[in-house]
Amino acid sequence: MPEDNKLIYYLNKWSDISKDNEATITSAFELISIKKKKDLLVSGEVCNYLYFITQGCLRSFYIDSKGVEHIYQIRMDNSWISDLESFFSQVPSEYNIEALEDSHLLRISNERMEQLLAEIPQLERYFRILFQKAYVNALTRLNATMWKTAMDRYNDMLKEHPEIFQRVPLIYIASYLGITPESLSRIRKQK
Amino acid sequence: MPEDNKLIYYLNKWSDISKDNEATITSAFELISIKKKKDLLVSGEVCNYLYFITQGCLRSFYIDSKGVEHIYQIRMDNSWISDLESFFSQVPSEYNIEALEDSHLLRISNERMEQLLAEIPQLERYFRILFQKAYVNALTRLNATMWKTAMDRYNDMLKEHPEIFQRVPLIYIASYLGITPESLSRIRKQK
DNA sequence: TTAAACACTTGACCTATGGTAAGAAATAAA
DNA sequence: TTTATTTCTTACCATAGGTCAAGTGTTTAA
Repeated sequence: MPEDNKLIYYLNKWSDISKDNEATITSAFELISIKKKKDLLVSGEVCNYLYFITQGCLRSFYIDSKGVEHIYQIRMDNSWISDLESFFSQVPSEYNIEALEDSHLLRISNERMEQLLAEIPQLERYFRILFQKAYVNALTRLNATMWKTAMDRYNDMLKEHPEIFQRVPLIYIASYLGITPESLSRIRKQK
Repeated sequence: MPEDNKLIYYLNKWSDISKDNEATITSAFELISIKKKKDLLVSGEVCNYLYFITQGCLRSFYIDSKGVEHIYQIRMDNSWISDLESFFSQVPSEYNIEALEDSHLLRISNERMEQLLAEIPQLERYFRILFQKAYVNALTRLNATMWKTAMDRYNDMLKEHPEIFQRVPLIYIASYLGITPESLSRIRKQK
């Protein structure tokens, strides 16, 4: 399936895009490639694009005052990545986004995105549902972080996202789970 | 300001509701009152309504297998409360929502909500932005829970939401912060 | 093909926070 | 006003997970 079609396929899962609008949407996105370890976004810059990953794997993280990286997201094929705050408000980002594999992305600029959302209510609907689900997921993850043990979170992740363990180094998974690599190593040993 | 107008005022902050649509929206919501300590939602039920708090204070929480309550949200005047997953998917909720003060709410049913969203793209836009911001906030809160100390989180909350400390018992604030009431008490003593 | 960088593990020790229990203070109910 | 309930504090001990340091594999790049 060509990259554009994957995007349209996913939009249609939650919304209902007409053929005319499919063409408009498709032409608003630009296909780009990024090599492993290269940055899509660097802290301090405005995040000018919203990205749909057609193939690959990326992480978003921020660097604290001690220079330690903390990972917010690990995203793979057929999902979105950006700094939403920076993208929609056009303010400098505090995050970095980096490719963990050679990746193919479809990107749309803030300006074009705002036009499309105003023009195509069905797209607005898609993103309303997307963010609604993302919010519910974030609250679930928050709760797990607050009240479950690191081992439970590790096991949940292993069950729910086994593919991540095939493609992403454990040091990144540890950070995503909110623990140190040393702790993750001990947890894995215990099993 | 009457309750309906407060709702419209907030919708117009992020979207642009026409006079005709204002009337349609207003008539879709029903004004209800709830007494302190009464439940708006009980775990196991489907969350049939989305609520806009015009006045008052509520909490949403879930009860774990040991019978301990964990608070997700504390919400006051001019904000929304619901279990979004249950409300939009019409599946039984795992949460409870309880009034911490006598409160006034505007509520809308799932059925009416879906109609309105389909009918009024500007409303869809409002909720797209609402959920987008809620998602960004949830990620920020997640990160703080993972990587900041409980004392830092307490101080941040004191600075950002001082009104909550005037209106909500510390035991609930502790749970919201992801710590026990005992820990919160120690933190407050140290200052 | 060798060196450098990265990924992962292990051990010893430390600290923030949890668990339990009990009492004081404040608030609500009778 | 008295009693009951809820909220908050304190003390003591337990523990999950962090920190630091060192060592072993395993990629990556020169």
